[in-house]
Amino acid sequence: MELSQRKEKILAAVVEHYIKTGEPVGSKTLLSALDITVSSATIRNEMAELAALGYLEQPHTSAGRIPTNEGYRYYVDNLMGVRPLDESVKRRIEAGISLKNASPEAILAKASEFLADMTDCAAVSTTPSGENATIKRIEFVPVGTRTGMIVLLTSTGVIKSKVCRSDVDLNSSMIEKFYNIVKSSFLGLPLDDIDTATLQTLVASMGADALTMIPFVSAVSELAQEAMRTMVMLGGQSNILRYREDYGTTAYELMDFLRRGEPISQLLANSKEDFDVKIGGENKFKQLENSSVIMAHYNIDGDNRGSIGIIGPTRIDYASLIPSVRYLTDLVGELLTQTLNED
Amino acid sequence: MELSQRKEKILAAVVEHYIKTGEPVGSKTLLSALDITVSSATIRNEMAELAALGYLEQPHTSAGRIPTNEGYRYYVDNLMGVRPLDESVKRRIEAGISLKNASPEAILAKASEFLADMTDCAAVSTTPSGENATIKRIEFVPVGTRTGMIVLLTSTGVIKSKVCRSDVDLNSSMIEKFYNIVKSSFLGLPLDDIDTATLQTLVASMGADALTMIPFVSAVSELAQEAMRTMVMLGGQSNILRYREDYGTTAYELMDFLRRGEPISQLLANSKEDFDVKIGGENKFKQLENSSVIMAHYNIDGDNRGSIGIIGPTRIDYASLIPSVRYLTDLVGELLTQTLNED
DNA sequence: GTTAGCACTCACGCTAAAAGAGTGCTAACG
DNA sequence: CGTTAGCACTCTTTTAGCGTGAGTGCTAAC
Repeated sequence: MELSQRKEKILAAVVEHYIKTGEPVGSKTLLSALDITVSSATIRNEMAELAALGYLEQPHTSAGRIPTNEGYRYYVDNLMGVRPLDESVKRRIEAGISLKNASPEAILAKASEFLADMTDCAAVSTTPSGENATIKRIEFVPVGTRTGMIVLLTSTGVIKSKVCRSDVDLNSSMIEKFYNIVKSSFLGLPLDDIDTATLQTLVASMGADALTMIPFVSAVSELAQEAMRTMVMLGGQSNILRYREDYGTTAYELMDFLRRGEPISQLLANSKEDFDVKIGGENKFKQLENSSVIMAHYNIDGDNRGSIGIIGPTRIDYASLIPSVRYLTDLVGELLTQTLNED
Repeated sequence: MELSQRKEKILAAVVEHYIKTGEPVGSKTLLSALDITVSSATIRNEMAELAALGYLEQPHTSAGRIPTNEGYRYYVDNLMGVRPLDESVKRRIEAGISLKNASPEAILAKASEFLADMTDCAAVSTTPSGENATIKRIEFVPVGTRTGMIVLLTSTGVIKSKVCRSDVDLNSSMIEKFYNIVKSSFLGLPLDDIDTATLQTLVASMGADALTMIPFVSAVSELAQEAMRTMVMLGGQSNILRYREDYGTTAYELMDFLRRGEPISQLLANSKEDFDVKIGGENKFKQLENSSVIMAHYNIDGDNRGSIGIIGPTRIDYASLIPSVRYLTDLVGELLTQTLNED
């Protein structure tokens, strides 16, 4: 649907004014905000048409207009000025997420926290997907007479460790056997190839050693599962209270939604574009029907590996937050790539 | 201050009714809730005296009474029936926190989450203090030509690991040197002995090797710091919205308070008793002035090592939640002790 | 197509009145 | 003297009424 230039100007002004104030905006207010030499009546006519087209709505008959989700969508797609990010903001973001010698998890946790503070929204991020990751290294460290620690390192730089317990006293031949199994069956293996089926054939092939090795082998498998699971890092839940009225009764549902990692990682993984904006009910989660999500995906070594996003009310400041989220996400990608390739 | 038996009955009834409904309770309501054969006028007289003593107050002249913080305090200390926990509740708690083969962190995170769900409050827990912990084991695992992973295990079962980078290519003699340093200077050392002063003397004593060893040694020190830092596990922030009206304007402050770990760990560490209840402003944090905290401390091998607590409105259901928190905390202590001693 | 003008709608704020809940006090009672 | 019935009193809450103002939609003229 194409709009006349004047309609676009008006729509943009309504959206921007409503984002700023949270109040319905009327024709006279627009008149002064707009550098257009028409009367308020004309604006009223235009607004009536915009309402008929579904871009604006009235809370009640004698109030100003507020944007519908479609209105926001049109604004984001066509009207929003994509001004480049201010240098000072860039600097601030760079400073905000710089962490030396940190694990991917720590970097992303920091990014969520920082993004939340910067945007006054709730922020989420997912750790790099383990989809294409392989097992880079497995180490066994004896700890007690029957316990040892298994450490697993993936090609994506994720470290997972676990204490595991043997049914019999440890001895050096067992450990040697374990390393043999590791070398022959685990090293270099994609994480998602380690399912129960593979494990069973592996255990079967071990013959007499199977009994003593099972705890170790299954520990490795658990670690692989853990390393593969994308974690969701959360920040700024308290910011939901900041826009409480905008969320209405869904505020609680929203908070509750945030604490469950699974749906969030679905939400973030759902879009394949470089970045994505979901306005109100555009995403399938009814807990988010009064919220908008701005998300971007970061790349590691050129591969799309995870996402960072913010969740705010539908009247979120798209124009200035979208570039920030994108910039920060790109930066995180670079940071992770760099951390990973520092051999 | 001793109260007559009848006053105590009335106070208890007011507290319990207000906890249940959140509405000020009047003399007639009490009459039916109480199995006392007196008139409402008598109750009014008693309530007036209780108000004069500071245990009750009126939101306004013609409303019923609500408990003051002192009222809650008297109730918790003297009136609250300490009925033993229901078997089914015990069962539920046991099921809720059972995790096999889990790290202390995971157990405590799960405990917070579960406790929050069970009590409809925000729940917090702290990981075992590293105060008396020593370094049990340090392992170096080469990963790349110049990077290696250092793994540290403490006597309290905490595992911390970190990838660290050398300035020169790794070789076996360096690794051997590192293990020598570890053996002579780190193993068995209390975590809190590892400060910058010790490190400097250590580095100084290394002579020519100092330059190449510094990254590793300082990585160990960072890991020790990390292992010593008590972490705060959070659960159920969304439950704050559940009692929003009770928190009043402090709801946001409360949420914001929760996300900072430091003050919470102070709050929890502050009490030396086995368990503790802080009502309203009894704790020093003004963000909690409309909240009550129920906390208990868990022991590992008989030592007080950490805490678990819930934070709710002052009209929290003390009688039924206190035993739950205590039971769960004891259980977590047992679980951690057991996990730790399973050599 | 634009604009001035005007009637109309509806939320909002204010006031007044009525309802309701609950108290405190007084006087009588056992 | 503690207890109780009765009642006046206080203060919140609810309801209704009414003007005000913001903002619209429509019509007729430009």
